[in-house]
Amino acid sequence: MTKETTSRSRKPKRGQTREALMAAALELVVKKAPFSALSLREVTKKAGVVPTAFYRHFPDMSALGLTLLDESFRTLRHMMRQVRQEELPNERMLRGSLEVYFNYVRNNRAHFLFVSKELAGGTPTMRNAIRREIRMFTNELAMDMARFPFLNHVNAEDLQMMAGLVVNNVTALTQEMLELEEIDETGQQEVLMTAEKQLRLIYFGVGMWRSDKSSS
Amino acid sequence: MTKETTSRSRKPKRGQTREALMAAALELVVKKAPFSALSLREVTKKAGVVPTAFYRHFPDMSALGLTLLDESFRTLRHMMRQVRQEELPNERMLRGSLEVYFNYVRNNRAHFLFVSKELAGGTPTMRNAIRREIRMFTNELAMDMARFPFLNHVNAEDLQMMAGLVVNNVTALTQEMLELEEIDETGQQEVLMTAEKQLRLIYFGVGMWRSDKSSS
DNA sequence: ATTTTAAGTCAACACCTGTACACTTAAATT
DNA sequence: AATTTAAGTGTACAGGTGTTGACTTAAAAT
Repeated sequence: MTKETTSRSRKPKRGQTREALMAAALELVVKKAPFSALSLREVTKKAGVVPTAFYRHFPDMSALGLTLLDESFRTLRHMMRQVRQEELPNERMLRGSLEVYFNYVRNNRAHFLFVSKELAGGTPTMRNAIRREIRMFTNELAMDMARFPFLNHVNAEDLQMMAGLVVNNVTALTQEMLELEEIDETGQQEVLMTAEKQLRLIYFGVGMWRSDKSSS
Repeated sequence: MTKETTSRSRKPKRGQTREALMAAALELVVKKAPFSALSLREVTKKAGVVPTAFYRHFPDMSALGLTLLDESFRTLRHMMRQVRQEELPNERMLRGSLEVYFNYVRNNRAHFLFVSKELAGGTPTMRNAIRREIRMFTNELAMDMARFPFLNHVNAEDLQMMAGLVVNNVTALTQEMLELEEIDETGQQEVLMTAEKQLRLIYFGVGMWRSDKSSS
């Protein structure tokens, strides 16, 4: 209280164990198995620490998992906000956004692999948390689209449907990309080109769309 | 050799163990964890048989997994062939096909859950096997589309791209459907309606598409 | 009727798992 | 300088794991 340091972190003899545990888990996810199949002991072993040390930082493995999930999406959210700041959509911007996104995927391969494998295979808690994050992206994309003049005649429900279409596909293509070897640059280029075409096709379909039956 | 029975199956004192093991594994996938997280012992326990009996039918768990995978896709392939026999596509047929498909998903929930959870989280062998099956569906869909007169001007590569777009989305919606409770019929109806709209939007985009840069 | 064989059981093994408990130690607080 | 406390270690235990080998049994083949 009297000191100026407002009860900051107190360093032990070596204080990077928490980060080491997170890094070890991610490394095992990349080269061994989905997070939900990792054992507490192998994570601590990879982190170079004794099993019981784990409990100094997380109550159990699922807590570690939720922390990794948060870490995975926080930077992604930040990046997507920047991408979406850009001007109105056209085919040039579409390509650019995809390049930025897939580049981000490549630079954060471990985190995306972690999320991808837990999305369907994790605990119910984990699955719901991930699906909530993805739904947030969908909502934000739908809100962005609502600002485009040429989509004025599309009602909110249909905007959500369109955003879902985009997110579903980008998600699938991300997983396809993650299956490729890191060095397979031509394969990654192909996925990128496919993605661009698919989103352009969606873009065409959106242009044709008329929201008939519901409130506009 | 001399007998007319050409070395048929020989019944033990009780011979449904193989099927019991497969059923037990599927049941555990539905209500406990992805197949890759199941232990040999809990599967045999659920099947009402001693652990070592497992080896009379499968060399290891991964062999059981591949058998379940085959079982999952064989009937699905058969059904899809029938659906695709139908006449030219229009919006009426689109709705019908989706209803047939999602009804099939609902009636084979365990198999789809099994596949869905292994698609990203299984062993490399399992993942590749599943992705190969899905790629086959995409190819067949692309071939079907090639027969439609109004797609004459679309080249093979773009047909593949379009089929991939459809399959990606149906896959994602299937997983969304599997996350719903079995009794949540209104939720399932919503997914079906969203699916219909999304595929109709793709249908519009396909109509606008021109394959410019490649060989037509 | 006898033999062969597929399909089941039982006991045992070496290993890995999560976690409780007591102990140490170094940094931060006082 | 003394004390408190967060973060590390070591030991131990009960329980689950895959797989072995030897034994039993009933059905099929001879």
